[in-house]
Amino acid sequence: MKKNSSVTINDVASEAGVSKSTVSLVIRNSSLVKPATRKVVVEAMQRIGYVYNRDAANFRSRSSNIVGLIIHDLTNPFFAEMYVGLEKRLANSGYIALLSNTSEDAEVQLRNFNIMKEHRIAGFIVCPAQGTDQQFIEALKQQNTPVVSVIRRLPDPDKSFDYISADVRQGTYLATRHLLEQGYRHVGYIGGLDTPIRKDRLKGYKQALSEFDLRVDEKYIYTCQPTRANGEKAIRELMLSPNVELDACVCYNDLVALGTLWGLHDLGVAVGKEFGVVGFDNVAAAAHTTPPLTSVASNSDDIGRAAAERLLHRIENNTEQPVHIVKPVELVVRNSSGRQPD
Amino acid sequence: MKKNSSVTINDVASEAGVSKSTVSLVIRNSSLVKPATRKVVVEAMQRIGYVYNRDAANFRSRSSNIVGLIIHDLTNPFFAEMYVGLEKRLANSGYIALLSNTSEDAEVQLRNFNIMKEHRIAGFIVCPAQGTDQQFIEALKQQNTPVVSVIRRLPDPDKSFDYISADVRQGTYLATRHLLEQGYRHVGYIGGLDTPIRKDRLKGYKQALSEFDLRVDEKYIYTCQPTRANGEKAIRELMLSPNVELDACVCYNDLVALGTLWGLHDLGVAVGKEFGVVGFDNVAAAAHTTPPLTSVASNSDDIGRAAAERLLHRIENNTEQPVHIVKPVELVVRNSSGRQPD
DNA sequence: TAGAGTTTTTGGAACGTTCCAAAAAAAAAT
DNA sequence: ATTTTTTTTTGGAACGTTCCAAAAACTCTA
Repeated sequence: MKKNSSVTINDVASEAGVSKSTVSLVIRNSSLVKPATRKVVVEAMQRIGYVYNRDAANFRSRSSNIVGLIIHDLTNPFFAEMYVGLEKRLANSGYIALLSNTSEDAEVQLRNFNIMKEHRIAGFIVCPAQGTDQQFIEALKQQNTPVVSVIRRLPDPDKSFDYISADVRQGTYLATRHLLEQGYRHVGYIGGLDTPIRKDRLKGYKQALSEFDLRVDEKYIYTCQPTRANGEKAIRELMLSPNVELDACVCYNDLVALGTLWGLHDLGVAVGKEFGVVGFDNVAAAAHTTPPLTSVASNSDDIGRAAAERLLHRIENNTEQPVHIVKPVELVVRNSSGRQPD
Repeated sequence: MKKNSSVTINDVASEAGVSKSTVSLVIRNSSLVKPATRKVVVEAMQRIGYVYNRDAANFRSRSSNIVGLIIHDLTNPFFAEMYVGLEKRLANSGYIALLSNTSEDAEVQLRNFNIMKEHRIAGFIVCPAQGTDQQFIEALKQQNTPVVSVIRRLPDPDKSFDYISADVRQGTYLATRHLLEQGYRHVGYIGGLDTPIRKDRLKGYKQALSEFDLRVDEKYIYTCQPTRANGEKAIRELMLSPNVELDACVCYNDLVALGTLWGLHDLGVAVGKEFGVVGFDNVAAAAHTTPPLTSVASNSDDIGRAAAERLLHRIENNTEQPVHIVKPVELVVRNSSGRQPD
């Protein structure tokens, strides 16, 4: 009986001895149908193995329960976790996710978006690739389904999309202040390209320094793509630079932090004693580095859920002004930011 | 002009002064239409901002370019990377992925599968959750679209699905032999529940031992859910057990290995000198542990691609017998398996 | 230039559902 | 028992595309 499910609503109707309209109502849980009738129909459906053709339904009703997810790097555990939170929330409301990993490639992003569009999607959640251009923004605006951006803001001058982010400024502030409180006095900032989010983070960094009456020294701010390899390279360059005497650093994210841990280990620097390191994201690996990494936790799972919630809300009601939701962060202190008493 | 794209093929037709059938042919790149006509139509499409309604098309032609992906844990970097390879390959052939992360929950798995089914999917790629039961297998068999399983085999007595896996037996063999060649003589095996894959791995482990004329001692084989925390717990128990004198271990996967590294560090054991550790999967983090982790690489990206390829092939031609494709693995040697000369 | 052959275009039915207005059935009121 | 009201069920049109058989437009040959 594994025939290509051409069992339709009509077959159910004749099996149950009602009209197709009634069957349709039953499927959609309408309160119009009499309980007895519903029972008959449901049984008929089971008897003949009916599978709802949601595409036909969506087609006719011009609606959709598919949400398009565009994420720039799913192999980053933070985003994978975020995805999981997102999907769970969507599933709870009967939505399902078409996913595209863009690998930071703006072209792939545009291409996949166009393919997704053809499926009449209910809404998009986007964590845009680097180099996302106006063409993409325009494309998003053109279509009238809601769009929510997460973590990274879409480079839209009009800020016309909802945006869910972590309070990275506060996080960076907490991280920096913590190192200063530990007694470190030459705290650098490592990683990230010159983006709006990073600017925001640096504000937190600078605020903490100024609260301790310390000057910001641009030599101590290192700009690079936030990868493990670059973290290692950065710390090496900084430590070997003659006119820099770093004794701690705040990292753009945990990947960078892992790189610096590694670099420092290699340089024979005792992290958590003579040098403090703080990461950002609190990925699972942070708890298991040597020494364990102090990190700013921006609950990925939670952010995913929030983004999903926002999108679902927009799908219902797309009249509000765009909002920017900032989820709180917290500092998770482990050994990498410790300090040996002088 | 951001009207809810009710621009249809008919609008294009009248704009271009041809029939809707011609437009349809143009969309589908039919060689039937004269180049000149095609040009006119394409221009008309652009002029009025036509978006192909693929759902309507799929609906009418009873086909689909959506592939259902069911994966048990996307937060495991191995699977995230596999997903990326998979998606890339699918996209190349014009397919797009509906993804479901089951978080090892067989109920979620079944539920999401049923939702996916309603979208008349072209085929499924499944990495089944633990505890996948016959009900799910039956459900997969019921529907007549192809199914490919990856990494974990579907618990189907008839083995009626394609299966793409890494050569874990060989990998475990290589890992064990390597440790033995380094001079370690009390090599344990840590992690994994009693599953078919693990049995396979243990075969490789045992083979290597026997090649060195060593007995298999069940005390040295530790069974547990393969997580970091359990890896740590395992090594601790083993090392503190009075009648066990372990000097090396092969781990079920890198997560477990990271746990053991951590545990050993805590116990003051010098990994890579007096104790050898080998992981499995060669996740990105393996290169950056202390010491760097020797690991068996089963190119995740490649496996994803292979699974996608297999599914695409099946979608074209679903008559062949199910196959089991085993992708080769290789040992990536780093410091964790080193040994101090006696 | 008529006829045959070939290429290109076309109109209408069909896919499986929802929507709608209206019919039928049941319940309540007289 | 009839009428009115309320609840439940229904048939046909519609959604935007593809499919198909047939028409139209060309090309070639004699």
